[in-house]
Amino acid sequence: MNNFILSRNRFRSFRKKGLMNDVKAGPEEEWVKSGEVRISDLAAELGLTKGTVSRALNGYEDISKKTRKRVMEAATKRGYVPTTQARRLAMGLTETIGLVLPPMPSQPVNTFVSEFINSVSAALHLHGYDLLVHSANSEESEVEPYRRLVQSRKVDGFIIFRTNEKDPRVNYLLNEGFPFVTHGRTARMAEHDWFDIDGEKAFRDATSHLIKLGHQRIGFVGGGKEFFSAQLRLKGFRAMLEETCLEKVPSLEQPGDLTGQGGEIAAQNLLKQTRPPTAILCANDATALGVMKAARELGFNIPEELSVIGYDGIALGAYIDPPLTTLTFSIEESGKEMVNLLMRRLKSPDLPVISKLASAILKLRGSEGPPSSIQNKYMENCL
Amino acid sequence: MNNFILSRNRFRSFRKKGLMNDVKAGPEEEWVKSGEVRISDLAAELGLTKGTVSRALNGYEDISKKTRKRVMEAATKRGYVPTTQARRLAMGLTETIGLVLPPMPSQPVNTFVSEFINSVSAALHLHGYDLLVHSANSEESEVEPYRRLVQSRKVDGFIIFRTNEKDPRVNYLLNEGFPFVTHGRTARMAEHDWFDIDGEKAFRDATSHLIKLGHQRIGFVGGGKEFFSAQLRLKGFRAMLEETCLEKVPSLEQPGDLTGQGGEIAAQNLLKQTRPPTAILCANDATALGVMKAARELGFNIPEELSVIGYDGIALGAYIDPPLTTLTFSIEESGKEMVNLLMRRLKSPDLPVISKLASAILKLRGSEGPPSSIQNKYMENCL
DNA sequence: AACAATACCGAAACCGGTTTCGAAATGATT
DNA sequence: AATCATTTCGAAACCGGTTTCGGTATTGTT
Repeated sequence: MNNFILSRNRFRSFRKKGLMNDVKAGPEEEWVKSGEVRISDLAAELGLTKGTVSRALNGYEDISKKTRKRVMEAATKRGYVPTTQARRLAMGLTETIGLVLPPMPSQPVNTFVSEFINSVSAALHLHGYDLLVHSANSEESEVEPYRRLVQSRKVDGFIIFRTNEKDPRVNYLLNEGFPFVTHGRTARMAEHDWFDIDGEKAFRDATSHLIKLGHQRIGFVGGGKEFFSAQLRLKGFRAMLEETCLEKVPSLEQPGDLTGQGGEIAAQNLLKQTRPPTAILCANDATALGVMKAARELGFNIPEELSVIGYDGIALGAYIDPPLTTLTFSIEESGKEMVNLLMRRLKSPDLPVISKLASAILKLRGSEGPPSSIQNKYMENCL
Repeated sequence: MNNFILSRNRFRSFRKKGLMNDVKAGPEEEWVKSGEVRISDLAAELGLTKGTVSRALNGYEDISKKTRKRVMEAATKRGYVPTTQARRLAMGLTETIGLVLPPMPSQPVNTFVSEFINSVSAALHLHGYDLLVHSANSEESEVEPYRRLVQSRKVDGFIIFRTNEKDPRVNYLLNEGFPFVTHGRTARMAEHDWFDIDGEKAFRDATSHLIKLGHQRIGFVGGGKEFFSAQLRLKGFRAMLEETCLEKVPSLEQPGDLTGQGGEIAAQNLLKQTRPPTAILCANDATALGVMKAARELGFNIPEELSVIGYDGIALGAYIDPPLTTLTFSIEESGKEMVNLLMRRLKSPDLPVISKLASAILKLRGSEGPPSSIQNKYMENCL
């Protein structure tokens, strides 16, 4: 009989996966250590049912104090920890938030991403959530990673950063009704929760600072038009110029791409002009570093002949010569706030959209100062 | 009758979770969009069973070509994507790799982490794995995050970086028999897979380069004794000194902590000596930046009066003045290789331990040069 | 003491898949 | 046409939890 079974087994057409899913054979091992204990083990040991044990551990009120105590003690003694996958399947949620890294520039200069991931992850942990980090493949559509994560139900929500004004990711998720929070505003910011730094105000402040130092010709190196935040910074710059009745010179506004290289090119365009600016505001620190490099190469002394101000507050800025004056903000706060917004949304999907605007502060480090020749007196009010 | 049921329902002692798990109420919503289709829906639609549909989709050979085609077409048409949680629970694996971020230094200057996460994540994706990023809470033990992830069975393996010589994380996981790969060697490197950059050779190269430029008194600013990699870099430095019969001056070897601040302090100790070094090798770029800052403040011109070389190849090093000469390596390669090692291990847990050593290359950017006064001619061989 | 209300727990369904086993249908062979 | 091997699929168990529902034992009331 045994023989029969074996023979049947032997001759049945092979049931295993064929070569379609090639190398997937082998890992049948179980990494379940000897000590691993399931809820059913615990139940058997206590003479209870799975359900009762589960309810006891999860604080249901229809469990007597006595049995709850028994269960709890047995659980800690045997080191029982529920298997996450099973719990999540049963409860119908993933307790995981997705974060898709935008395609990296070839030369990343910013530590924002790692700090941000760190703070987001820490904040999520407080809520019992995990962080799934996914990298974007630059060859496919920007929304593809999001689509995949949504469809395979790997995450309950997203954290999006570095938004564009018209952001396909935002469009997709809004259309899908999938929860998310952005770091940065978008054209549809009225429809989703967002957190942002008030870059407009930041650049008003920085511009004002330069004007008060006596600068009259101030250059600006922006980011790509696709970055909403960079646009807002430009807006702040312009607004302050207007407020103080300084002439708005189009040639002093140069486009950039938020990289050092972009900064170099922009700086050359600015400094080779017949009347070069005496100060340059940069949309971010990477740009500012490029600007400083180009300025050095063109023989401009910083800050005597040229003031430079960046944005981001990268730590490295403190170590260069001169130390880079910059607008900084708390990345940790950003992460925390965004997680708060997202958790709120997950708990109550129908609450009205909210947002939070934090401010950047000007950290004076030495790359700015009064212009060498003050051409005109600073005018407090337009006359 | 209905009435009876209702009444019973009304008066039964409240079954719901009490206040023990406080704010967990509310999110009962289902984010299951209308279009969401389960395998059972597909099966019903096709007049097949779940099992058959599953086997058809997963390439089992006991499905006729015709039905497989039917199933596949229906699946793509209806946009069926298996629910990850369910699949993983059934298959007994998480298809997820954990990466725990070490507590961040207060002033991170390095983009390594984000680049590394990016490349690891991309490489994992090719294998169908996800990356779970967890942050370390500095108040608890270093291994606690790992313990939690192991016990709750959230990951199948770990990627560890920034290893210490005696690494508690490695000890824990080895003891637990849990798969992992390290970026960097440890005291127990014979027992686990690892990938590393040959820092010893890198620093031999860098030292040799300086010696060939004519330097005789070379300073070294290391990392903490706990970082194995920093120790190996020191080893390479010493080895090259010995090979070329240069005197090993203990006071020229300064400890550091891999931060800019540490570099500043170390540089002061070096440069205030009666016979300061004409070149300083730094265990990483952050340290080098600190060294350069201190050197400037003490009036040393770089590279004329002092050569400085770092390690890490951070992109920003190219934008400072002078651009920082540094040892660089491919972070993308690191990530890829580590994932390869880990995947191999997961597939066949009993394979012998393997490792991979990649080399760093010296990227000359301008912060080093011949010493201003060559005290002795460079000796090619010991005499 | 009889009866209703409550406390407490077991039984079973369910989450959404995967995989094993058995059996019917088909095809090949003699 | 009978026999046997093979193809193909259904049925059911399973992964490890959570949650609903029903019933019994206990307590409280009058």
